[in-house]
Amino acid sequence: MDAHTQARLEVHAQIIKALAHPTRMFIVQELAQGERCVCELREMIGADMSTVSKHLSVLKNAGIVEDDKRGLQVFYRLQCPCILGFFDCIENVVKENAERRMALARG
Amino acid sequence: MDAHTQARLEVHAQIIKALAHPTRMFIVQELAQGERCVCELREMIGADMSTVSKHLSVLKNAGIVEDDKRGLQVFYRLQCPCILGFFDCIENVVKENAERRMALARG
DNA sequence: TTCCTATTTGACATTTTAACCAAATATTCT
DNA sequence: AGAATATTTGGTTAAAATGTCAAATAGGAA
Repeated sequence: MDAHTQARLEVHAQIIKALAHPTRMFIVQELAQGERCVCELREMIGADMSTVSKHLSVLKNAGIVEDDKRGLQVFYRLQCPCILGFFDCIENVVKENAERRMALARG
Repeated sequence: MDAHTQARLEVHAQIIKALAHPTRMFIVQELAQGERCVCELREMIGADMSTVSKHLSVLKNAGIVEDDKRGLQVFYRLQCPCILGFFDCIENVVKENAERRMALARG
């Protein structure tokens, strides 16, 4: 694998990695409904404000969300809604995994 | 966030996480062309056989690939080709990130 | 200016991942 | 059975991700 391919893969993996956390997936799905400020997300997630803030910064660095400060609050929204397309596929993988396990259990 | 949502998100994150590594993304893209045995992948990736094998087992546990032993070799192939749809979106995120950085640099 | 609120950042402890080597397993060939 | 090959598994170690607390920053109100 040449250096160029390697570099490209690392950039791409960085973006997928940004999504690869339950809390961050929740945030993305929530932002699909519209923008939310950090405190709203904190409330729904039920974690430390600093924890939520860091998750948001991971998503922002990856270019998945963008932020917008208005007054005291910072509002976040999806920058690349195409990400939402991932969830259908994942749902499908989960379903197939379940079916496979059922089939195995049956023998 | 209720326990059910939490559990569902963890399962989903596990699948995305399985994809979130340069080597594993390479494997998925390579398998898009057709099945490959471990030694072929090892050759292309240029890492230890055991390293490649472990990456494959991560993908397999997630339900992204399936394997098929024939003789001495084990062949892997995509189990959920819908995963390939991710790459276009990621490519798009990368492109937009680049444009944004350009715009910032220009001022 | 001083206080209050929303958010980010830094430091630290803990957990999870990743890579390599060596050893174990499984299959074919002689 | 014994040798050779392909793959997986276990042990170990280094690196990265996560969460929490405390402190810093920034905007708005008194």
